Amino acid sequence: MAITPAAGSPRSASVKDVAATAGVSLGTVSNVLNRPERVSRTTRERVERAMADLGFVRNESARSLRTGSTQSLAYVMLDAGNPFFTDVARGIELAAEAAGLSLFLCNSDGRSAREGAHLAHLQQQRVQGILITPVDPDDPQIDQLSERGTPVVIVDRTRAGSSFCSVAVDDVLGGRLAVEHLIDAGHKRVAYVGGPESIGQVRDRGEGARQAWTEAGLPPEDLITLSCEAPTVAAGRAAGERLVGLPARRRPTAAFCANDLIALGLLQQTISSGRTVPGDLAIVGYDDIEFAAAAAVPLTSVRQPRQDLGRRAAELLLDEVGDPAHQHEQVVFTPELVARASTLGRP
Amino acid sequence: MAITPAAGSPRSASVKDVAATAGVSLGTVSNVLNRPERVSRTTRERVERAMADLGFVRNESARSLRTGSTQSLAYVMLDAGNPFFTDVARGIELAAEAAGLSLFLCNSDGRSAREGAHLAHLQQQRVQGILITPVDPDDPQIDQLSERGTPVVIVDRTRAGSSFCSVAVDDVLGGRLAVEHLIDAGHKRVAYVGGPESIGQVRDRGEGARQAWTEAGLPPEDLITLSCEAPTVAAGRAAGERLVGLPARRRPTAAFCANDLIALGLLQQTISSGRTVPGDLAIVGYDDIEFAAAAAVPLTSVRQPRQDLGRRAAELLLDEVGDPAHQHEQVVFTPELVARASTLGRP
DNA sequence: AACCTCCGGTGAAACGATTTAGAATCTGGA
DNA sequence: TCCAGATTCTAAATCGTTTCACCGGAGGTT
Repeated sequence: MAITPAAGSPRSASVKDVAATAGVSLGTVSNVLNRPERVSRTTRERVERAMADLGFVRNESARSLRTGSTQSLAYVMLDAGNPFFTDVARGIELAAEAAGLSLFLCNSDGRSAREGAHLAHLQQQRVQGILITPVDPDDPQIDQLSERGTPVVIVDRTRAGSSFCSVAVDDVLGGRLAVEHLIDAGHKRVAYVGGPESIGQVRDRGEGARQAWTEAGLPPEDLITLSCEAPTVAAGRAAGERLVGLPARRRPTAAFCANDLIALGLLQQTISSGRTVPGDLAIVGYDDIEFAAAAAVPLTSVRQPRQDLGRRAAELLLDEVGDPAHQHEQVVFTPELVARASTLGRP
Repeated sequence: MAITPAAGSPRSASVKDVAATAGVSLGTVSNVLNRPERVSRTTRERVERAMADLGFVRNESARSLRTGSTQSLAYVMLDAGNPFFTDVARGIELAAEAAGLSLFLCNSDGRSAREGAHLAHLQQQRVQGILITPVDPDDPQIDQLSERGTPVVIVDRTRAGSSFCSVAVDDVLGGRLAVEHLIDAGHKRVAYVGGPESIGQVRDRGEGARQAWTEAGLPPEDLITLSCEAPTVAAGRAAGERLVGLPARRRPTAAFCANDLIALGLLQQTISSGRTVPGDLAIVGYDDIEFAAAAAVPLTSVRQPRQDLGRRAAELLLDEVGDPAHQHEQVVFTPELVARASTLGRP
């Protein structure tokens, strides 16, 4: 039965209260909680009974104050609305669960300020470690976290001098794969649709695109860049409208999008404005999220091992937390092009 | 510059250390942190300087132990991979941010055990309040949370006797809208594709479908139920295969899916197996997630005010936390059918 | 009988921040 | 010189849990 304390003071029971009702000392209650094997069965049951009767809930603040550590990890994600990141999160979760830790998801939504607020709060909470897909991987706040004792693993990005573990996919290579595929299909004018430039993934994929383009000996001005405000479906639609607005002789016959959300938006706008894919415009996306294959025209996309990315990142973090001899490691996965109708089909 | 403490003891600085280096008393440091207006500018700057030099990070455990409250909310979501819930989460986040609170996202992934673990942990952390889309809204653990002083708001579900605030959308009505739409289009054999039955939304939408069906005077056995293991794209594909396996005279001409993920999977399987939508099979989804409109055939779907749902839920929670005279409230939004090509187009 | 070893249990001292009462110091006017 | 007001100080208590040195008794060994 639920105990309703005198109205107005619903202060929850403490170990002291439990000790009193069970008729044992405070230390014994703590032993029941933390080293039950050291307590005789009869006493243990008496204490457990008292805890149930009083509705005792261990106070994690007090516990972690005393022990100096918590049982949680956090993943600060760049965009919780992007299925790519939720798949990464799932991989992290599996590893965290296996290690008996709780995982908190925080969404920075691409905003530095929000990311900063989350990080500060997590640091104050003394989480065991933080996984982050940063808005800007060179943000000094990330160094500061690590210097002050919170292990950090960078997800889906790498850093130059790296005093961090990181897990990433080769975005430059991904960009090359996409554009080489379009060049192979005979396209001579291609748009790279991505943005904002502040996002490293966007820059790297664009860089890969340019490399492939110039190495094929094509004139640089025929690879145009369409910058969008955010890597979202809405921004993809907007980019589609700008594309239509271009004079026909400048208009690209194919678009490589920095991610699948943009690609889906662009695809949607293209079709609903009466043009065809890939006839009027071939489209390549990036991430190969589950929805890419189910799109109006199944989307050619650059696949990343999303869940493995998360799992591996969490493993690195757990190793850093647990092993004093931990060595930082930069894992780089290789992306893979998945060709579908949006670049292959008949117009 | 970063302070690297003597190797092996990276214990972070406390208010006491800050006070010592700034040459002020402990109480003054506390005032700088909590009531900066009471401290003269020069002292305040001296203290802030000391904090920066020492790399002081306030210990949230100690703070919340002493004050008895934290600065965080949590949303325990049913499926972080479903864009519907991430949109709801975004609404919650906006409200939390406006109130200066941090929001932690936890994913139960449809599993009771995982949900329970998250709830227990959040309760021990003494979060200010919990928003939850529960696996089972009648789970006694939810009552227990609330009885022991953690306010809970139920999102996207309602409960009978309700001693909780809740925000939901009328799922029975949503089911009716979907099936009435199919009946209007002349369909005489319809499948309801959803699962598992343990999810209330799935049951309610199915119930609405049945109501519309029988009220139209159609024979109950012509509304068949295809139960799937989980409300996911993969399950939708699997359902598509089972549908094909039915004898032609039993095979439905339309399907109403419990959510858009299932619908997209079903759509994808239908098209890739060479049949047409809506010619061979009309499809109605539920949630109207952003990807629904961008699907192979734009998807007719039942729209819910996702973000408003989250925002309103968070507001109710904040009211419950802040206002001692708080009255529980059950908000029910009305869904709306958005008709697109998957039920309208030419075969 | 004296000694040792376990086992189960005790009680006080931390952990770090906040809060409070009451006293001390400083500033600039009257 | 003295006072009012602002600012800071000292010292101590408190939040709830964990930890650790210690203790009493049961049982075995010499």
